Amino acid sequence: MAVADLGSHSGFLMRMVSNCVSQAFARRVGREGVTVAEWTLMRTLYDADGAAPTSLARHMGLSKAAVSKLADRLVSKGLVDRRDNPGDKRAQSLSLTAEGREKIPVLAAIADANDADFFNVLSTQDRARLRSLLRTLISRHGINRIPVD
Amino acid sequence: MAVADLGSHSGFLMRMVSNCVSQAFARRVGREGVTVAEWTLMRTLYDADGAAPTSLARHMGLSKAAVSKLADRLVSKGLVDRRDNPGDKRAQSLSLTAEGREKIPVLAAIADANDADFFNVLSTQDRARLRSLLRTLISRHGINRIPVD
DNA sequence: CCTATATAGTTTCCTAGTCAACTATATAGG
DNA sequence: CCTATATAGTTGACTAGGAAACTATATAGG
Repeated sequence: MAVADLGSHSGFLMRMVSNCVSQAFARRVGREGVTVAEWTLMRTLYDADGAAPTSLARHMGLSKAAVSKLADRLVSKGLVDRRDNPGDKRAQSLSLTAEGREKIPVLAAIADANDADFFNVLSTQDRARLRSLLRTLISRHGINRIPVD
Repeated sequence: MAVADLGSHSGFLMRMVSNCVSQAFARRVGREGVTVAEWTLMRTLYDADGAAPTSLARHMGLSKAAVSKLADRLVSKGLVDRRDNPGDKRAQSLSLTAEGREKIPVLAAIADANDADFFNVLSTQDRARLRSLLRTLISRHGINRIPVD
């Protein structure tokens, strides 16, 4: 039975590249006292202020347990505000604090720079192709359903 | 200041896709009692029998601590054999046991199927393009230096 | 109404990584 | 030689996430 090379699997290559980009990003953003998951949650809240943890979990591809702990950390850092939902006593509403909101452009600039550093070894056309292929995979597999809230 | 959308960063898209493929693969391979990292180490040993943990760590992009623990697990599962290197009392040599070696084709078939399931929503040409782009990124960034041993 | 069941979040336990400190061995230079 | 330093691997403290059990609240059906 032929055993295919590890490198012949796109999934494997993807994981190598993804880990590498994310590690580089983690280092940079870590200097701002934030992790990659924290940035992702913050950036999501920036566009979806007041979203519920469950919706964020779906959107980010995390378990609700993970979001619960993530929110704890962000609240204790003073970047996110957690309020009870008056209409439903089970539910919460997360939003950025003023401090959190101020950090967004700074972190976004770091994200831009990190992406540029890593992907600018490709031509403009190839970068566009790559993004397009990734978006196709994402939509075909129903990853990242929109947080409807 | 304009704040770019999360989805405009290739690194972010990459992470979403990569997590999704890896999670699917983890589920499948988990039924065989093996994790993704364990499979990767086993598959690497399949081509590099007797490699040293440090070299595997470099190759797999893990810390030597991680490989040490990973090897512990594989040894206790009876899939990997850990021997002292007679020439250098600090060094070890890892290799697949007969049982580990037998599992390789089974796991490889699972890896093939997983990759196919996920990436076959792309045309043959697009899949080739994607692999090629990923390989370019990998080589340009010097990820995954060969385990020379 | 009141009970069934569903839903929102939290908590606990587990796995799997990192980093830094440590042990043991090898090697290079005075 | 013998000490300096480098290298191989392990260990411990810590972080982050998942799954399942749990608490509290909401809602649907009899």
